[in-house]
Amino acid sequence: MVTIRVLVADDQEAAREALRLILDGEPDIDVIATAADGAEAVRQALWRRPDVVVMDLRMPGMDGIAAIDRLAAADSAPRVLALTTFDLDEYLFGALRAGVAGFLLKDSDPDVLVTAVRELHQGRGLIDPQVTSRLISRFAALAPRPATPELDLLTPREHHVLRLLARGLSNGEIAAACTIEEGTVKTHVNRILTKLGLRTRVHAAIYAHEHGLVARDAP
Amino acid sequence: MVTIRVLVADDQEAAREALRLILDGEPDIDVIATAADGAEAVRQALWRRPDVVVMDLRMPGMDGIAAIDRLAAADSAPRVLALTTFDLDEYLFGALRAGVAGFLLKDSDPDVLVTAVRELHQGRGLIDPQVTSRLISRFAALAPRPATPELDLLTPREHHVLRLLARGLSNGEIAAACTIEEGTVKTHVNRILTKLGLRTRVHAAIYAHEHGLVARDAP
DNA sequence: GTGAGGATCTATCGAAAGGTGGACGACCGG
DNA sequence: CCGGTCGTCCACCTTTCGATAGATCCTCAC
Repeated sequence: MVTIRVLVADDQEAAREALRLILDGEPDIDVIATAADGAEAVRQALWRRPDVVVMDLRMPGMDGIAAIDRLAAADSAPRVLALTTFDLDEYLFGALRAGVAGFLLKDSDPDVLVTAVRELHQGRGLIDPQVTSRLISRFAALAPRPATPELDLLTPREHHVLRLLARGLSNGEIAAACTIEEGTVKTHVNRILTKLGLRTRVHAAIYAHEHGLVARDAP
Repeated sequence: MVTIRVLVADDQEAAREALRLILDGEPDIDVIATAADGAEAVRQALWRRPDVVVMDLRMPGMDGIAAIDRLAAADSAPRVLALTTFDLDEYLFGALRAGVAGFLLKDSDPDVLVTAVRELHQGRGLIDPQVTSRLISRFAALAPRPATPELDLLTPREHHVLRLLARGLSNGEIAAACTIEEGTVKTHVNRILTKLGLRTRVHAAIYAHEHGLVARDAP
């Protein structure tokens, strides 16, 4: 059996000890260190190399989300389980964006916490059921629209032009990229607008982004 | 104790019966109907009004995702738990976009399934830990960037103009909306571009969208 | 008070973007 | 073979955009 090396970060001593007790009570989990703020958590994590970091999001000084950002930047970053008392969108989405692997509210059962640590160690993730619905609806609002019938009307050339346009290239730059004349690009753009029922290139750019035609840069 | 009324939709009879056995074995769960394809699932759901629909995503005819779309459009829509054998992004993200409340792979433990049904009935959600990591990283790529320092440089007027611009309005339309002259709008746009370090209004529109300044239409 | 700085507004001019018409070759069914 | 359709290309002309200079008003420190 492999022991899971865990770092616990929480600014309240009582919470820290409670977490340590719960986790150390498991035969396969070993709390190797604790931290009382974000900066210390980052230092400890980089030095002790835990498998999993259990991190309170609300801490003085560097808060949990900033700490997670730092950890994610490191190579061989540990998997982070975010813990919070307060069920705020800001915490949830901030933590997810920063790259946590799990998110639990502090009113969870101790055995849920233990399960979460094991799941994270296995490379899986866990989101508190209480916040999952909100995550899903936010995700649904953000996710690219499925391919629409209109998109199939575009010829390959027009598709290509649309992708370049959506990255902010001018007609001249698109022309250079395709080694054609600018006048030709204008025709393509015009046909794109007509086929998609749009009015300006700005609409086309937004359309392309909302349909996932343009890969977003890494955060 | 309230009994949870469940509809099971799966094209394979064996799977249907297995699910029924598992769920009906619970005292608080009552499988009130089954369906063998998406269309039937929608009919049954609209007629029998289950609390929870357990739906296989891969079915002949109308598939699960299309069925979920239909169900979500209905009022007092049931909570849908998506089930799938195949762990494909297409299924996962498609189902989430369509509005499921839970997503499980079919190799899950029966008691996980039962727990999921109960969670959904309580208004919560459940995502299979095996796919949670992928959901999080996709979400992180999609989520708006946090407010950057540059955004604070914009005056209220410029903010307003930026939001209108990002919705595809021309300078003239923005001018009309603000009851100012078009020439003025051009100045605002210019200062926006300068402050944000962008070159054209297309860049500004993309920037605004990526930073969540523009609310997206409902899917 | 007064002058500095910022926010808002306006006007002008060269540079892009957008609308239109048409040329050329590829492909397909008669 | 040939007329039709489609994709790609180019040039002309009008509208819109983007950069720049300057005007007005407000606030706040001195």
